[in-house]
Amino acid sequence: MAELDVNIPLRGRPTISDVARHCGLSKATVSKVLNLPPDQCPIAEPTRAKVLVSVEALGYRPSWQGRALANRRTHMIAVVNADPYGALPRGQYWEIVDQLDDLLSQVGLVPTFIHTYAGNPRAIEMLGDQRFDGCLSLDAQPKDVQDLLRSNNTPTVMINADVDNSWTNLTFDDKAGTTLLMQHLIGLGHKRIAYNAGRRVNLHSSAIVRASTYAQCMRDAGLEPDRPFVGPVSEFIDRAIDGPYKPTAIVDFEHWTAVHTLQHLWRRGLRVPEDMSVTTFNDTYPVALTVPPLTVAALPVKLITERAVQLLTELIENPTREPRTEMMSETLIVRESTAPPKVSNGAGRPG
Amino acid sequence: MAELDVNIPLRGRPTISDVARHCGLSKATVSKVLNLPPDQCPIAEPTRAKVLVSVEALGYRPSWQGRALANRRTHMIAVVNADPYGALPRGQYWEIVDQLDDLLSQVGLVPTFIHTYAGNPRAIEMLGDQRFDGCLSLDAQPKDVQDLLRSNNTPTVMINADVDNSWTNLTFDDKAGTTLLMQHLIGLGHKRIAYNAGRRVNLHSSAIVRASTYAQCMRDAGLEPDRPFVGPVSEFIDRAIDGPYKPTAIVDFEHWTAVHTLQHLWRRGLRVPEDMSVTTFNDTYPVALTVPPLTVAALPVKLITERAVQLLTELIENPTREPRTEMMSETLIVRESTAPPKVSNGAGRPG
DNA sequence: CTGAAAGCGCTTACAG
DNA sequence: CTGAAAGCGCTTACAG
Repeated sequence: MAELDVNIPLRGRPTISDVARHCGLSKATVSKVLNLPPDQCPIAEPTRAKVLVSVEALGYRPSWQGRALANRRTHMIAVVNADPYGALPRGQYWEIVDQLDDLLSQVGLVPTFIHTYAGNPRAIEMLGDQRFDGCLSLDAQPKDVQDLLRSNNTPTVMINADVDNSWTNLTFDDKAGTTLLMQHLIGLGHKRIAYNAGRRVNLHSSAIVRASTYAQCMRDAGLEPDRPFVGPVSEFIDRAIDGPYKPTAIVDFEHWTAVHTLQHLWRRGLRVPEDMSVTTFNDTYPVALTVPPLTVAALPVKLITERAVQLLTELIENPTREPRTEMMSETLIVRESTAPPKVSNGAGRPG
Repeated sequence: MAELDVNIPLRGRPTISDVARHCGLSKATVSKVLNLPPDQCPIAEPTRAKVLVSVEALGYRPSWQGRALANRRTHMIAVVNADPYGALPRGQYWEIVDQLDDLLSQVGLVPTFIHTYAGNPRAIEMLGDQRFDGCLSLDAQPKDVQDLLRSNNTPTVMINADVDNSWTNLTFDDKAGTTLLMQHLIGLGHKRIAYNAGRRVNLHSSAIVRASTYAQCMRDAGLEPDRPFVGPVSEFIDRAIDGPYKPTAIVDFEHWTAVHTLQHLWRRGLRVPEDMSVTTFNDTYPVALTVPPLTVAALPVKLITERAVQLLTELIENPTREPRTEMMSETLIVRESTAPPKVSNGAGRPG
């Protein structure tokens, strides 16, 4: 007999009908006992007890599929990430994901993590098939994903997703964050500060704002910014040490890059912070545990995730709610990777 | 009119009935066109075309909930983690998760990550409600979780989960891995090697095997093992430097601990590897990027995840398949955190 | 080649 | 206080 034969219950498990039959009551009664809080449950106590006995006896557990169909709620939330590098090397993604998991489960929601980068058509498919009660985007999303969420009326909260304000959106104040870092460095006495934009061209507003704010802060302080750099960290460090600009401090776009920076400076024999100050964004593992620990502009992960879950649940309750954009501020955490430049000329030594 | 009123389709979206009505055909026909591969689809080409036009015109996308109920397949896989610290500080969990996501989606499966540590009753609930076609456990699981999976007949593959062989299980050869590390260190000439068991008592077989293999390797080489240590890394380092044993090399139980070790050695003014060699398990971020990069015993993540997905899909196709336990071997990756001990006495300097 | 009907496992007005 | 019936959106023998 075929495995999926129509009359065999799922993996041999009892259904609500089996329970009803077992206790000689109706499915409706069983359903009420199981779903209504005791104080609002119209079922008489002895009847209630009978149901519970049968449930126990059969080891019955309601099928989520049946429930989801009848209720039109799956209690699942898509947490969407578009980064082609996977989740690892990103800004405080890890912490955000962990927090989200916690907070969502407190309100009875389950996150499923979906990667929407190119080459994953199933992601698009899933976002469109009623599987999720809502969506939390941790990234800028491609246009097709945005269109899909929109045409589906999926309650969605975008987190730093670089979208127009027709979406409910949580953004980060990268301008203020970068300024904090720059003021710290300039206050320490640095005159030549280099900015490392990372491995690849990044058109996300965070990338653009951080780079331009860096240059702006330099000019505002009467200093000359370095030429822009995108590429491998080893090249960046070689240029910093051997090139004409001779920075005494570095601002890295992301923690992953900063960790590489520390390693390459070590390879080239420079000490941090004595020979070079290093800073970056996002206070994530292992940024506080490097040698030396890194000074960073940090995201308020707790606030962000709490707010995101709150906005999302509001949107699920009331899908027609006005979209809004809220901005969260970054904070400066000073650690041991920054210090005043050396009193000598302070430049990296050649080769 | 209430949001969940029975005749309002989900979020206003068209159903298969709407499509059928729109093209003047039956639901059965629409369903066939949508689900059967063209070559096995009995529907006449012009009819087919009509259906497709209507689907397009209405923007119809099948409801997964309806499908799941009718098919008894959700195509979702629970990826279960029991670690109370969350996913971050664990052995190559991150890489495993990323790989799993990739591989599962290639076979049309979607992972949902579930934390089963105490205080998360919803996890248990979800594992029991037919939501998942199968389960992948990344950890030792509490007995109630095991019982639930068993009583539910959930096809499950355990990964290093410390279970009896009534389960399909992938284990790691920690004994061989630890031996690799110890032989490397002893071959370098180290006579006093300390083992750091981590922050807390850990009864997982991996922890036990690594600790006992460490001691065994020492004795086999005619060397005296250090006393066992469990606790904060700073204490471990203080003891290593100030205590009587005076190790010249350290084996850390996990990368998180090793990263702390590097930082505390730096704080105490010791150089790695000149004053102290450091090694650990799991080749995960940032272990190759620390200063200096760490020598590790690594897990074959790619093999593990491929095998796990393979075994799981087999189990889903054929739930009565014999359980089996397979062991994967660890490999040694030598980096710059290990070197011969100093020719002098080699002990850490006091205070 | 196409469709009517029953079924998947649940919930929810509604009637009694 | 309890239950019969219809419905959620789909699929699948089966009949024609």
